[in-house]
Amino acid sequence: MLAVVLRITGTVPSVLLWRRAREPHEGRWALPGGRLGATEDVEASVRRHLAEKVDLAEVAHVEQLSVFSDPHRGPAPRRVATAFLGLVPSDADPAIPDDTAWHRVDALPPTAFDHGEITRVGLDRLRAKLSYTNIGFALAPDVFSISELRRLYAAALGHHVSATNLQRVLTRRGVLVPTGTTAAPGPAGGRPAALFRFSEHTLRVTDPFAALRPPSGAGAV
Amino acid sequence: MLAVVLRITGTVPSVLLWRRAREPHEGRWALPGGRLGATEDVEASVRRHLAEKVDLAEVAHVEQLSVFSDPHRGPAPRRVATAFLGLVPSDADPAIPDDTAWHRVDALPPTAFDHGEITRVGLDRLRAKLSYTNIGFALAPDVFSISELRRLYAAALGHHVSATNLQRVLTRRGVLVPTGTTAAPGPAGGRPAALFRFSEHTLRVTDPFAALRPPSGAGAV
DNA sequence: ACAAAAGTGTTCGATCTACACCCATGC
DNA sequence: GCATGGGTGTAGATCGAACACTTTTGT
Repeated sequence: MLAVVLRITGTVPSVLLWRRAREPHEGRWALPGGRLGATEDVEASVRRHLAEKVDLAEVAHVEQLSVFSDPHRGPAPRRVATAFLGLVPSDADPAIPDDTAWHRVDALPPTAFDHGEITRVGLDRLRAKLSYTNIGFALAPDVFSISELRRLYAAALGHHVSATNLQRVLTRRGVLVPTGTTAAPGPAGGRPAALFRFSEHTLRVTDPFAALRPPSGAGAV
Repeated sequence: MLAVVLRITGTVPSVLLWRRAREPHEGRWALPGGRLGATEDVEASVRRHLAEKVDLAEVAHVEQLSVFSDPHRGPAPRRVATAFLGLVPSDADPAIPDDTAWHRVDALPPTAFDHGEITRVGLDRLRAKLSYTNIGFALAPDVFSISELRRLYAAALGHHVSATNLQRVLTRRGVLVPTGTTAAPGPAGGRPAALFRFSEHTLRVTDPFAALRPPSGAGAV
């Protein structure tokens, strides 16, 4: 049970890591996690372990990534880890223990076991889902301006994102809802930004068919 | 370790199931699988167990689905299953043991544990990937006509698929390669069908960005 | 007035669906 | 010839990227 908890910090995503206090891999940074209990499923387990590092109320989305089971991924005894992706909105700044810190994904410290690779898988999943789901709700504050959302998408994706097109794409899909309110301009002036909200806070696929759509007169089987 | 092995039979996908000979759930149909060995990873394990039911050489693609770990998904002791999707081309008809049979997914018999639900997850994964990857290579014979491929896609997706558009979409993406040969017409006549091949036999995402493409002058991070 | 930030209008290209039409074969 | 199955041409719709231009604020 391991969790890749990501949060956009500045222009880059960061991942939550804690410093191992003992062997193996003493002093290296590791993903939060722990063993599966007898009366819980894997998602309940990862949430239980995560609660030791971060306020669970701040984790806006959790989903399963993949199982890592290479017999040589760590020293004996062999461990099978089910990895999860967790997302924390950029405005939340949960209290975390002393041994725990956020690390930019473009400058990871030496990590324990295969946790660097698992982090990469989590980041790839986030990037993919930004394109065809409403997963942005888990990165953004409850209310936000388009330029702020643009910053979050650009940081997560690692490339430039146009505010113009982002707004249009997400609006057309019914993902964004205007609140009717505006933000105060900064000290340098500028037009006040309209504020938006995500229409849903649970994951939904918004662009299901890249191609091979069913015919207009449909009817699923 | 469980495998949802699918194969297109006629106009519907079928899944490989075997009949349990003892309690619990004696007589019900179950997915092939078994326990994880100490010196193998999960994929090697599922392949090892699968080899008891079907010739592995006939399984054209294997990928991880998800972990099923509800403490009440079966009687005690609690079991955690990592489910896989396996695909067998439609022209292969591997020998299978007496206790094993293909079952149409639209008319599943009573299944053991949560195996019906797991089958549904596997089918959904196949359907999704048909749209944005070249995964069709694992359903089709090595060489095939467009109308044959159309039949396979329509069966897997559960809705009508146009041969015209299928050919154009897959050709544009560089997924299909013409062999230059043609098939003999049937007894009723008709123009001989051109035969095609998949350009690759490993999974590749062919339509990566539904939206939010990186800018033209790109550069990944 | 001017700079800064946000938002809108519009063009262009890519891509996919739909449908009419043309081609090759057997009887 | 004509029915049958296969293949191509093309128009229409949708969608998203790019970019110019307008709107609203602060100094």
